[in-house]
Amino acid sequence: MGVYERQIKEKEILEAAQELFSKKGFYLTKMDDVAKRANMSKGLIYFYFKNKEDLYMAITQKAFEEIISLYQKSIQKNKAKKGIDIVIDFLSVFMDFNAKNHLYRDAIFHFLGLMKAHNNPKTKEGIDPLILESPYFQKVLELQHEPTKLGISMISQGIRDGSIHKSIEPEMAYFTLWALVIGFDKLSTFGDPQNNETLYKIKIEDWKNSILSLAQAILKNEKSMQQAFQATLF
Amino acid sequence: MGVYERQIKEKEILEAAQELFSKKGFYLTKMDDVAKRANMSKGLIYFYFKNKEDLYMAITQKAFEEIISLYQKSIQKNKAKKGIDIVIDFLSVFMDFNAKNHLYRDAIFHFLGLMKAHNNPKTKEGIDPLILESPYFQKVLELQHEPTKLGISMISQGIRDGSIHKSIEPEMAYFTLWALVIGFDKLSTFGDPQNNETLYKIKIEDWKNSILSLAQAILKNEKSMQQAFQATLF
Amino acid sequence: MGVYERQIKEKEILEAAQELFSKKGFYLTKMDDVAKRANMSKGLIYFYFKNKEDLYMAITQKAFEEIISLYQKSIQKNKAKKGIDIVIDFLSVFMDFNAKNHLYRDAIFHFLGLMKAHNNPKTKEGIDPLILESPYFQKVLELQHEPTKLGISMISQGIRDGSIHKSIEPEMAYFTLWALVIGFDKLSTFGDPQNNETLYKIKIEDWKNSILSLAQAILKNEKSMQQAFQATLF
Amino acid sequence: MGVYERQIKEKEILEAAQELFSKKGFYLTKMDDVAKRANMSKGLIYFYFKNKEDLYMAITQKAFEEIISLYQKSIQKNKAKKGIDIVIDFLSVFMDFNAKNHLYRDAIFHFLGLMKAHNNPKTKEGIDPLILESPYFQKVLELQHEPTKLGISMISQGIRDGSIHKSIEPEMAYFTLWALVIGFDKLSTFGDPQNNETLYKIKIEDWKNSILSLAQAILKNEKSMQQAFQATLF
DNA sequence: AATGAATGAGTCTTCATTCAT
DNA sequence: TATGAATGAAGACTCATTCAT
Repeated sequence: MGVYERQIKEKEILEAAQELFSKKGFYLTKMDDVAKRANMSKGLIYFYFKNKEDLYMAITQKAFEEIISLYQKSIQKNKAKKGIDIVIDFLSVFMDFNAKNHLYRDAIFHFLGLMKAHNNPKTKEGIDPLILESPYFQKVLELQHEPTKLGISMISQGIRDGSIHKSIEPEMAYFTLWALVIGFDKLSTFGDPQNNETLYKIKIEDWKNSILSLAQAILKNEKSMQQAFQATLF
Repeated sequence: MGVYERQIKEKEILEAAQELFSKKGFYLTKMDDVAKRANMSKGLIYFYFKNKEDLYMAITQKAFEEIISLYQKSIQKNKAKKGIDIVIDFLSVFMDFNAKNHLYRDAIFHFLGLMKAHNNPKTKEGIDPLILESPYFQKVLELQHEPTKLGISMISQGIRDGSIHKSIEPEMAYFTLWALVIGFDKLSTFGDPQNNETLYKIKIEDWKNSILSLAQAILKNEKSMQQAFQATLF
Repeated sequence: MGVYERQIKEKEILEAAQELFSKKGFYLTKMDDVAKRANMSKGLIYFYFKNKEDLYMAITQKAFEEIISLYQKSIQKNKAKKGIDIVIDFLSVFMDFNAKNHLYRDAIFHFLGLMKAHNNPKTKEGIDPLILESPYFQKVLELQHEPTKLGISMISQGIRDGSIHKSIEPEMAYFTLWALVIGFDKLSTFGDPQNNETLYKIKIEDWKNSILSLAQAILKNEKSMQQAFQATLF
Repeated sequence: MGVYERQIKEKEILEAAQELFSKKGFYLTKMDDVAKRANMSKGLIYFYFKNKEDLYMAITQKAFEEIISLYQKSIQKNKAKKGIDIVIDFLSVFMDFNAKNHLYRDAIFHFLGLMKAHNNPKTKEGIDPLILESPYFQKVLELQHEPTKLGISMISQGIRDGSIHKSIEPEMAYFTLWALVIGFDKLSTFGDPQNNETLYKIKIEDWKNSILSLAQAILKNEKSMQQAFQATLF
């Protein structure tokens, strides 16, 4: 069995695990269920992945790779466009990414939380050693900053090409826009699928467009926005 | 033992549970630990709370009561002020609430997720019956919309008193601002406490003020913002 | 439940475990079986003992305590007698101890093997951490040298009171006699219980007495024996 | 593939298994490890050996063959010498055999224990069928008494040639001397390799020589020893 | 009310063994 | 012969919950 076949098997397992983690969460998902869903024996899961945590970290890696890949594709696709358009596309891509695969979103946030604990000597001990020992964890360590870097660099590019106002501070703007989009994702989750994906009276789709327009206004930093950002430039 | 003593005991248990759920999460917190932290026997915990889920739902209720109470205090405190000021104070209060007690924040979001599953016949079955049977769950059902209602009504009040632009759609604005603030909370969590609570180069405190300024600009709906919101008014 | 009841329970568990370990060995004994034999639930075993290794170390402690106690009783009983008589009684006691409870004998040897690995930096890593973490392990660490000390000191006493030849080197003699007795135990195990406990044509009981006579001759160090020991005095 | 190649493969497997069983014991050695150490696939191990127990019984056979071969070589080498010298050489050879390969020693004792269980209808059922089914088990059945026979016959020869005292009972003397040497082996194991292979204050090498001198005195049955053995002659 | 010993279903994980290739 | 992926029974251990006192 070559590398290719191995990757196929791993993919089958990961897909089964993703479905279940996604539906029931890490703790309520049983390795037995993963095996059943993947149509293989429990032992085989352990042949390909060291343990449940390893499996989750493998998914985390895929999550990071996916969003990075989506950003890179966006850059490719929008080569001819201005920085602001790429940033707005990033936001749109990120919204769709979140909406489409909540598990990936959760895995990314879980990892960021892990990093916080990891960087604090007091809490570092508390991290499950199985996570730290996972080879996938190591790989994610290398990937973790890539999405942020790409986002910030696209804002910088927009400033250089004039499409984003020069008074904008790239990092601050990045985090503000991503906060907006993350909050949107969090709240839109509660939209009612039985009722045309509506939250209270708001259609999620409309709301998404509104958010993107707002982001554009912020980046262009028209009068009103200057005020908002002047307070925090440093 | 009277009602008063009962409340004291329940409070002791809830405080112990909150500390532990907050630090380690629901699944990694053991009833044994809760009992130990509360300085009482495990049996007594079960005398006051039906089960672990019931305990969590009691905390969820406290979370909703707390944020509602904070909003009401804000209204009292700002009686003389304009609607926009109350809304901005709400946002600030909510940010502090999130930052101070992540467990409450998580409990509220957990409940909203529960509601979504509850409203969908396909997923309703999947909800842990222990949750549905909790008397606290019933109480939270009644409280759940209160914070949203208060937020939206304050925006409406602001529109009536002219402090918020009349073109603003209260619900849309509410969700957008709350999304912004929720995303801020989510991301600010990853700030480095070892380094003056800084995220990349941004001081969390500065960022918070920036977010509030931005919120104000949005509510005043100056030129640039109109564009953003026109697209979504309906 | 007081300390006393706790000890009763622990004793019940230890007795069940001893029976099984004794019959099937450590690896073939299942915690389920121990629970069943002790007429209690598996969980309760773990309430009293941290894990299987801990249980085994508790037995090891009892083994050391038992042989030490037997030696002490021998000393009490033979207060009026000469050193050589106590030493011979020690040997007899030790033979009976081995014969009666092979598990205790094995536990003691297992522990000595553990100590060897423990004292060698190269092999220390290889020791099961569950063993090292057992509180019983710690206690045995303190007891381990006691039987040897008692044996050697009784030989010294015999030399002082003239019942053991003054040319005898206590440590060398101790180890030689114990070797003899340990080997006897090892081989006598293979005696045929179907055939009057006979090994080939030898009755175990007779052989035991022969061994004790030999030990006496050695300690008295008559002419022939001097030769044997002169080579090794140092 | 001819018989020769087959033997080579089997030898490779046995050597790998011996190393591992020796270091970690039967239960802690995994078939995976054996395969890896032998540089072949797990499947191939099972092609040459029926199962793990079969592998162990093959080693047991080698152990018996080895000690028998050593005794035979000793006989050859000492053809011109007296019976007592051969017996002493046997003891020396056995001590070195034990010291050099603990696994072989353990395998032999394990087999003797097996025989005891095998000869007792009550315990016969308890023996792992995989052991009884091993073809190597059958072969060892035939070899098992050979070392004892050789030892006893050499003592008899010594008595006939006058080098061993005529009052000596060969079987009793054999078991007593072997007991001494087995006990020596067991205890010397605990010598400290970090400290010049010393047990308490005794150098193992010196002790070994002392043991051999003692054996000689016993076999010559000088005055003091007569007493020891008279009691048990029967 | 209060205790904490007792329960046992449930979970992760291991590993000897098999089998398709 | 040779491989190593695949199996699944088995086992150590956990922990929410109960209940006798």
